[in-house]
Amino acid sequence: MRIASFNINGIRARLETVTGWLERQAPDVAVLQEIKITDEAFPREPFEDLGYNVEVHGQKSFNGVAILSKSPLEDVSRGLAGDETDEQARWIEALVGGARPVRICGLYLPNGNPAPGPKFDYKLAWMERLKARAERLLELEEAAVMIGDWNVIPQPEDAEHPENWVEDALYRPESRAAFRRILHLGFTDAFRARHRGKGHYTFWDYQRAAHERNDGIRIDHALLTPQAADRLNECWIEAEMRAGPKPSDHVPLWVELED
DNA sequence: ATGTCGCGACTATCGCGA
Repeated sequence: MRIASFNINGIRARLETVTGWLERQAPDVAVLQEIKITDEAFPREPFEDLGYNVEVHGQKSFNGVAILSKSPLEDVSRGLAGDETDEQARWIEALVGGARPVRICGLYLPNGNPAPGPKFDYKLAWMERLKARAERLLELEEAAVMIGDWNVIPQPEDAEHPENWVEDALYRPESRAAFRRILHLGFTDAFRARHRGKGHYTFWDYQRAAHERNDGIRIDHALLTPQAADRLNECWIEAEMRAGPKPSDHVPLWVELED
């Protein structure tokens, strides 16, 4: 099973980029973030025409996540537990069935800037709720993947210029510690299980010619339960997408699990 | 110091979020 995560930065602006990508690459599962549209307005047909089942958790203008799957999706749930007042659409979960099922958790973690401040507090609180959900996922003892835009730079080697990020919510010690607390519950960072060292990025800002200068960061991650990690074949970043037509500021992150 | 996008709003520039 090939699973791809892609922060598309708006489905309206990215529809052709995304459908063209799906036609070329044909992932079994595509997990999308920042769709920036309501469930009702999401253009389901172009994806259904490509053979995908579509599950959306959207909202107007901002955030929004979706799961596309060639196989039927079961047990779909929307929203991250732990705060009934939270109206931001950042979490969707579904089971991809079959002989060896995989639970897919698609997430768009809050950016948290400016830090300190209420947005940073929301980020850290959201990560506490995520940790609680992660603990439950481990108890299920299933193959499960928490994949998406984590908005966390885990280590200095995950930025071309880490010194430029020290005050940023994506790199502050509190964010990195919260990420580690989740990872160290017993998850595997799929990319780091297969690749070492500096120079592997999933995001380049539109501003300041960041891509031309390769001023990137690695903030899109796939965390695997032990049952999923046992099936990990490969994990890679499709960096070429950033130089293609009408790019998102993120590129796809791929995980291949043994069927 | 600034540089870019996407979206939505008192439709055409601006505020917000990233």
